[in-house]
Amino acid sequence: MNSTVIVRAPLHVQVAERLRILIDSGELAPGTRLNEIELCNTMGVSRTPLREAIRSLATEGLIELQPNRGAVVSIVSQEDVTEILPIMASLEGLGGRLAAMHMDQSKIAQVRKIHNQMISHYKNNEVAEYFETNRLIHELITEGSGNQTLVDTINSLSAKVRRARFTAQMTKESWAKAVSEHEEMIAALEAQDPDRLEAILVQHIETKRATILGSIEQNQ
Amino acid sequence: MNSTVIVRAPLHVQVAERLRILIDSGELAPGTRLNEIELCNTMGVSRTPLREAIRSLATEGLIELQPNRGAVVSIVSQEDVTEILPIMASLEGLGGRLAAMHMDQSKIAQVRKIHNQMISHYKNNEVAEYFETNRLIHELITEGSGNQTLVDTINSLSAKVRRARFTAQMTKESWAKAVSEHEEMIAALEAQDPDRLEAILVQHIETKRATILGSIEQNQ
DNA sequence: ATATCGTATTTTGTATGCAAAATAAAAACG
DNA sequence: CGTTTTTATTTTGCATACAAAATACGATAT
Repeated sequence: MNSTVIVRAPLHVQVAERLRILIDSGELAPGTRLNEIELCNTMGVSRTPLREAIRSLATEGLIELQPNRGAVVSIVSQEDVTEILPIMASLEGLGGRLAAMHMDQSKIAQVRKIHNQMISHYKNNEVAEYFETNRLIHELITEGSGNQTLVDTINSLSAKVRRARFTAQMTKESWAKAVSEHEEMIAALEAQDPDRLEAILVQHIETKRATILGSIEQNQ
Repeated sequence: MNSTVIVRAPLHVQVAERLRILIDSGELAPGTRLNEIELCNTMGVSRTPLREAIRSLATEGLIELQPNRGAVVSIVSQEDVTEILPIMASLEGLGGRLAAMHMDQSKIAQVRKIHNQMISHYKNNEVAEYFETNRLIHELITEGSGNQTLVDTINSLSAKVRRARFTAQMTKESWAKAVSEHEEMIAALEAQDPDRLEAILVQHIETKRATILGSIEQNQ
């Protein structure tokens, strides 16, 4: 009794995860046709679990299905980003509001710690590390809301624009602005001020949207 | 050339739709185990497209997968409703804000017309018709945002609590309150006042949450 | 040479079959 | 008689096979 049950995830879930990584990393670029047999060979699984995984990613929006013509990695257009980021602003704002109400001091201190790391990455011009700590801070705050559905919803939307965010080339100015907004965020969180944290997060993601759109425009 | 291409939806999509309807209508009640062969027989399809459909509904959250033990219609708990409705409040608020900015007068007039129908259903105590016109108004406003991703996101969340909302027994007072809030909504929309419409919608869904939670509590 | 038609090949869609896990039923034991 | 163990049955997971659609290719005609 009370034995730790080891349930290895079903194949279609594992395949979905691998596909997600391939899409995130850009190895499967937007617009790429997914050839089932080809993918089956590289992954060493049969078509059944692969197709189930493809259906999942399609309902998530990462992939688009073309009847009788297979699946294609979704192309994230400028319009998509324009649609998604205001939604994320609202949701991260709500997350921040709830986090400011519910997070305890020790968790807030943890966020502050990572924030300080982020600042030093900024000062040392370490872009990848900056992005990672940045992402982690947003994640911790959202999770601090205590609302798992909110976390899932944000992650699902975030997944669609992740590549675009990653490739977005920050200017010196937009980077500085983002950092100063983060400073305000942490202050509002430490003050446990829901209204202020919500407002800053909404504003912060607006800034992000502008940065990304500017960057996408250049690349096309 | 230019011939109208008739693409009948893939089987797994059709099956997913039928399952969705069965779940919505309550014929497949929360907690019901989905027996694959049984469902295959009633629907007249093989297991492959059925399983693909089940995977889709699972990523939507309408169904839960238990590895090696099949799929179960998700049970919407009180906690789930408590999590989902604040998210919907934020999103419908955003939808209202955008709608107040983008909807033209003719569309606003259309909403007013349906609002008037809803009011008369309220006065005549026609509950089903009231619910339907109510739902339609929210849908029109959200669609008026012009943000399809927002519409999809709200629908996806809405699907999870739909049954709970339907069964929620309104008291005389909560019903009256909902109606008066709707009156304010329409006024804010006609005044094209984004801030006000957003605030009212957020408040309105808070009211709804209270109603539903009160109702769920009684039934358990 | 280009366009159109017909055929071959590839690729997706659906059904079926086999293996492994889980559940139900029956038998053995205390 | 109740509890555990063993066996049988059902049900899910994955792989394969067949059918239908789409694409690629080549031949023929203009």
